[in-house]
Amino acid sequence: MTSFASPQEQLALTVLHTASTMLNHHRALLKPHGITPEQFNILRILRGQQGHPLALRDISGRMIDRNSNTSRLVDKLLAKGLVRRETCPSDRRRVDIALTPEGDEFTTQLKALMDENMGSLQSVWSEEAAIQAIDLLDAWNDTQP
Amino acid sequence: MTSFASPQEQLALTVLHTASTMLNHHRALLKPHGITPEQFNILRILRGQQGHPLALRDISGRMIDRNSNTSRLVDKLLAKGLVRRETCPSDRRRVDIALTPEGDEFTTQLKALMDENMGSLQSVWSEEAAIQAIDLLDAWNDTQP
DNA sequence: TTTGTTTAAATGTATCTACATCTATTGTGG
DNA sequence: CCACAATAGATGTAGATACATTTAAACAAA
Repeated sequence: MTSFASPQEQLALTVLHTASTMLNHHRALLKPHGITPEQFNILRILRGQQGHPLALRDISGRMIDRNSNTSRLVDKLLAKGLVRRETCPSDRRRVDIALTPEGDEFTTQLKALMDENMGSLQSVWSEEAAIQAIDLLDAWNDTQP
Repeated sequence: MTSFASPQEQLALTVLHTASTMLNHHRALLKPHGITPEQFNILRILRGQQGHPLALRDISGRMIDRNSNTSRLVDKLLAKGLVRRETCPSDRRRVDIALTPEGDEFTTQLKALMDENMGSLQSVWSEEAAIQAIDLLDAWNDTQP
């Protein structure tokens, strides 16, 4: 039934399939809270900044899917009062984004929810195996422009 | 506090990021040929059937992203003359899909193009490492409903 | 300065996806 | 047989994405 693909090719397909399943899972988890994985990704990046604002272009650069339209995603978060947006004083082309206190609280709660549901990861992947797999995938990522 | 994620969590993020990069890469490769990765995925599944038709629901079940709207993707392929679609005689709710000769030829050519550009995989992943990683990812996939 | 180039972000647009609903056919219990 | 649930697929719709274009600011050179 399956064609005679090389293990390397199979791995590529497996990565795509796994990512799709994960993303659907995340989407379902976050949906009751009125947020998408793409939006949560931004919140998580901002939370890593410990309150320091981050220019929109830097957010884009750190996102999982770099094609995401960051401007419009931030619009959504702004409308929910989770982030604030202000022009960067030193370079008025830039726009600094930061979590509001509500956004920080919200992100912390969702992070806990996600962690809880990611807990299953520890039971299927050992720490050593995870590190190996990361190295393997990054080896390919590094070949990409 | 957020920067110290477990290797397992990092692996999840890496998988998502790698898949996104791969998909963008595929999209760019296929674009000059007027086809999307999702559409090519269907062609590849059908080619694996060696000319035997496959019901639409079975195509859906084998797709990378199971949320894809298979009906409408098939519409696109039909409009390009790459597949034919006919009601299944034994169960008229079902619709059988199969490659046309043009579709088969087209898929073979694109497959070669993809393989050529996937060739780099062999240089970054050893066969053994790829097999290990597949097992690892599938271990998680198997935990999903 | 002035002109042209590059960069950051926003926006217009067609297309695509997710989700719910609808139609047609088949299967099942009375 | 009939009523009713289950299944396969198509479709309506809101919202999201990809890609090109536009606006505005900063930079660089004549």
